[in-house]
Amino acid sequence: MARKQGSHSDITGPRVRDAALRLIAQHGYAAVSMRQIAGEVGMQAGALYNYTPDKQTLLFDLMKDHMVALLAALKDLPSRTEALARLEDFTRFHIRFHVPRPDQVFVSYMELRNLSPENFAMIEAMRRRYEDALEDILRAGEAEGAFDMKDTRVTAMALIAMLTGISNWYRADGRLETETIETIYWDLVRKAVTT
Amino acid sequence: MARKQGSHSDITGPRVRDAALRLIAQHGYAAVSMRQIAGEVGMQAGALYNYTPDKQTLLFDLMKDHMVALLAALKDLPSRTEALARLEDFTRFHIRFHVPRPDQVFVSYMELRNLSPENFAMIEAMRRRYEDALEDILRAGEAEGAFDMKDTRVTAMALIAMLTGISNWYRADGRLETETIETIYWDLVRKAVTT
DNA sequence: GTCTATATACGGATAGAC
DNA sequence: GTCTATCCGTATATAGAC
Repeated sequence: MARKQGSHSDITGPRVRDAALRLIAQHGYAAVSMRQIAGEVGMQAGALYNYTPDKQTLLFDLMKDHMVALLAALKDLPSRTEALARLEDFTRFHIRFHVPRPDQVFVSYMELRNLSPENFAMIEAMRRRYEDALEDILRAGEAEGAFDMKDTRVTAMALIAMLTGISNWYRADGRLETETIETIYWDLVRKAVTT
Repeated sequence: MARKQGSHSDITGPRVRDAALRLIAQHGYAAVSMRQIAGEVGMQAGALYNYTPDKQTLLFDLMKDHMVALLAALKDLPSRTEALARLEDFTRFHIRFHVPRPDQVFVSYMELRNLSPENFAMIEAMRRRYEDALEDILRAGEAEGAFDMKDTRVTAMALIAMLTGISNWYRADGRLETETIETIYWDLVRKAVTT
């Protein structure tokens, strides 16, 4: 069901979201005005409301899209048998998914405070599903006898924080390739949890 | 040189900063107004300007005080000989310092974007000194042959992100004591970097 | 040192013309 | 679908009375 190529709403909607994502990542949701977003796209502020009912929904949609894409990509991971292999897949997947999306990571982890309570609950539930996926792998490894840690839930949170923290220092023009980063972090993760 | 106990500016200044810290941690710098801060303290907005020249300086002072206290406390750590012992001291220190200060951690890591360029550079330099302290320990451990990791600098960043991430899930009324958290994380850190 | 009042600017969101 | 114009609320910061 391809739409007409020339359709404006097909192209302007994404441009609005791209501009909003970039500006919010840089300055923060509360510090960015609808006028700024409109200016970035090259339109007037009033026209934005053809693409979002309000500013809050625009933020929510950005975060929701990120989490939906993350969970969908996670689902496509090959489900290997051994926990160690599954943990390596998860670790490399997390890095490969997040490193090319610094703005989404920034917004998704920094703007939770600015979501309405209902929207927050929805994002939080999706994040929880992601954390649980890692926790499942860790528990499987414990059951196998391959992993050993003091607290499985806390370890899952610790590993995700460590991996997501890459966005604190990573620069696309820096000295490290994504593949190298994967190797460094997988070494840390593996040693931290194995017996 | 003790000042008079009844002096107002000795007591109101800290109250302003406490209120600002709490509100900014909860809602974000850009979302909090000077009127809100004043209301929390029980004064009018104009009176705040007896305690800070402007809102930006108020934010900067909160972050600067946190970093100064962190570096001062770090300096007081006993300097043991073996790298493994020093790493354990650092790990437990980081947790013990940050866990009771969730608002400072939140503000210091989330509001960097809202600092003026000059203020940002000063905070960043202090943060860098803290990261370097950990990196020094890791290098010492490598020289000893006690530690082994793929990239020392990246590992320092990874460990700090993992430890600071405690603030993402820790609740004072939760199931875990600070001592237990230290044990869990020290186990992960030790295994991740030792040979 | 705190108040009230105010200068000045900008915010989100909407109405109606084209 | 986009524009201009505007409603109405709130922002930071300052001035001057007490």
